[in-house]
Amino acid sequence: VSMKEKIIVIVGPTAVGKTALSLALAKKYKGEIINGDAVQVFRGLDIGSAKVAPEEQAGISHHLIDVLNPGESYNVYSFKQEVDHLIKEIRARGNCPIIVGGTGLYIQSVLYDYAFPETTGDSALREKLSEQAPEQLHRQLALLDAVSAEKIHPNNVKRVIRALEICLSTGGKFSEQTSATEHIAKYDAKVIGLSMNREQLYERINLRVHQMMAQGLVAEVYQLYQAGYGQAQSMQAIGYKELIPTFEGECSLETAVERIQQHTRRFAKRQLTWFQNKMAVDWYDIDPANPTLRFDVIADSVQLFLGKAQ
RNA sequence: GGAAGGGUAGCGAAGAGGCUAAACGCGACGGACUGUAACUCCGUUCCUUUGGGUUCGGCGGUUCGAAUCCGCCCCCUUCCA
Repeated sequence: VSMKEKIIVIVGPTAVGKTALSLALAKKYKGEIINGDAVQVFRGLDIGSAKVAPEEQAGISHHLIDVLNPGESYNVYSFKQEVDHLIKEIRARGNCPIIVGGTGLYIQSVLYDYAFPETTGDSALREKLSEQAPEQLHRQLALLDAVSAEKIHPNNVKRVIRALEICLSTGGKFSEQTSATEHIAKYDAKVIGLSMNREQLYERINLRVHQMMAQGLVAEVYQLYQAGYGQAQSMQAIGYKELIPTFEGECSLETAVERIQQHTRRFAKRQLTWFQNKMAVDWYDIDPANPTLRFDVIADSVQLFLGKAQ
């Protein structure tokens, strides 16, 4: 008897076929799709982020795709805010929000209603901190917030700095500002996870990278590079950062392609780790030889899920 | 046929008598994750019933003790013929 809003979420490693499922479900259940992927928010990063092409969207509303220029930056906080807002709007329209994506933290922040510490990034402070040695930073954190220091490895400088930044600029403890809402679900979410035999998933990833190359990935990245976005946050994405050295004559195209494949495989594993260990997911195994085979089964369970509410 | 160098764990590569089941790198596997997260970071990686068992091209030898020294053999690379 929850008053929580119902949403559908599709997660899974890259290249399992989340997009195809999202379109099928959206068609069937008056869905609107919310992108849950940190890279697809950027304009111009199309091929490498495996974005749905406009002609594939089939008249279904897609949100949070192409909302930023490649030079802008993005973060979980904005994502969570925007998604909460979108869910409200979509429900008001009588449609069903479908979040689909592979960025674990982003989706987690929505599902579990993360409360973020007050501080936005203070780049001056960060810069000052990053001059210090990792152990020194960690010692400092231990003094200000022992719990966080315990949790964050000294070598994980990025996280240590963020924790320090929060302690220093709010006067509070990072660990105390985040624990409150961690396990409380904000929505009544049906979280569908797509999985696939690892070996076959990796084969698919390797193949897809080649397909991206055939579709003109190099030209896409080169254009962004030429436009001066080489150092941008968006260009840190897999498929982009590996190609830049080839423009500077530091790496062969062949090597770059292999790196993209390898980084994508590792990324897929990290995604799996997150979804398996941090979220309550209903898993559906996908047969690569017949990817849509289980869509009916999934659709039925979605029907059941949505039906309960009405 | 002659000369020189070399064969070490999935791969690359150290080690030149005991402190070595063997540094380090890569790969692979597992894990963590609250404002860059497609980021960043950690752990494991010969077998094992965790007692131990088998290793450093092969066989034999020297030695209390060998991946390390000696002999023969096999294979690879480069140079001369």
